[in-house]
Amino acid sequence: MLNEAVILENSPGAGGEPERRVRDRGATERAILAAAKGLLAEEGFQNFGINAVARRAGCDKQLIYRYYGGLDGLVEAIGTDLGTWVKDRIPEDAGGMFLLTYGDLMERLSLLLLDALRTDPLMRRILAWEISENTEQVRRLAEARSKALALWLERMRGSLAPPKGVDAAVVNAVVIAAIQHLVLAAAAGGQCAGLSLKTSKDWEKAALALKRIVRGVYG
Amino acid sequence: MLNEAVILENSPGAGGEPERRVRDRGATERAILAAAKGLLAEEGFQNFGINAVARRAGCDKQLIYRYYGGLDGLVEAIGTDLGTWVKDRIPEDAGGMFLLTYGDLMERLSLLLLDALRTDPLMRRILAWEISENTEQVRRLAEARSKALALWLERMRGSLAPPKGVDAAVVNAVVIAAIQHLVLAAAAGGQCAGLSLKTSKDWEKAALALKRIVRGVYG
DNA sequence: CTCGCTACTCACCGATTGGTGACAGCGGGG
DNA sequence: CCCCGCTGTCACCAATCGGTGAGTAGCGAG
Repeated sequence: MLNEAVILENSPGAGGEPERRVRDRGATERAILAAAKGLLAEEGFQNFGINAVARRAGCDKQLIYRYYGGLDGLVEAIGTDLGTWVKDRIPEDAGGMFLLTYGDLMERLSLLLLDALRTDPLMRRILAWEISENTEQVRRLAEARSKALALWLERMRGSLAPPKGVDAAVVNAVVIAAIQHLVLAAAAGGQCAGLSLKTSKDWEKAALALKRIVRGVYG
Repeated sequence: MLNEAVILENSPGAGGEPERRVRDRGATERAILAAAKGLLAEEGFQNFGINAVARRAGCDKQLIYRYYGGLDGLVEAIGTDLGTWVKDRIPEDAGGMFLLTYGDLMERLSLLLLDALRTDPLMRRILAWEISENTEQVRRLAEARSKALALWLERMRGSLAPPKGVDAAVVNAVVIAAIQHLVLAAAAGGQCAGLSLKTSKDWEKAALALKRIVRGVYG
């Protein structure tokens, strides 16, 4: 019926550049994953969808369904891909640090985490996503992110034991919360609670305050 | 022509609830604003749009354009409406508190802010929105939120001066960041950095850690 | 009662979304 | 060699989005 018309419409006529995509499934899969990660990191989760990813990857969205089973599977793939985060971020001499006290350690870790998040837009976006939505999709991604971060912290910590007096887990969670929110607020609006967070001088002040806080609890 | 059919459909007949909307512009405006606030507080900013608000308000979206000039104006109205937040939240004896030190004050304010945010879904959603998007719309709303919060803090603070040694503004911003992130993470996923934040016992532990942190910096 | 203003509703628009089925074309295995 | 399977492309679907123009219904003034 309509096939003839369709065929005519698709006929290669004198038009533009066909630029036939090479038939390489692996490359296409990587392109899709990279497009998804890039899109999420640059644009955030707001306009993150099948169509946008396919557009950025330069392929048909059908392939996303075929290779990843839809957006959910793709997000999951981003999550598992986050497993490599630790390797990229761990300084090689992680085990060789000589930090005497738990306070030394936490001060150092806090500043490292601050910097790590500040320079990782993807992590930031996932963090923001976590906070704004509560679907299964996001929950799994959040778990992967959380695991990567926990692993990173563990590796960095080495074998230093926390002090007995205070509940270090809870205190650390509060400190991490502060760091994460500072970074998120800065990336979004350049300030937090009236404190400007744009120039490196701003960040130095924030880091100093953070140090003071950590020192305050852990002496 | 069709009028008869329409009239029949709307006629009070045996059918559903016609519930003819009374012709009261003021009431409609209030209904729209209430619908917008409720929708934002309950569903978040993700599905916050003209259609959704109109649906919840039970009126045509055209009225939102007419009375508020579109979503932007409506959001702005929500922002100005936030001006009353302080009055609703200030304990009457705000000026009569006898807090001896700045540390006493900040400890107390931190816990109050924690509770205030924990019991205010609208503020939380706005906060999350702030962090996830950076449009003019959100920026103005964020400003209103920020102003309301700052005013609240100022009123609560009274006339106690901060200590000289530390940069109180920066430290306080970090503490506030921690509080905000704890509340947001809890509302979204029930935990933050591995710390469960569901039961009131969890919150007691978090509050204790927060107190320790504040005490640590302000002595 | 009639007229006119205003509150209100409806129908429609183009764009975009997630999702699916059908088809084209290359390449390797029988 | 031919055929089948895999990769990639396209057209199409229903639903929803923000936005607009036209028209209806009720109330008060004359």
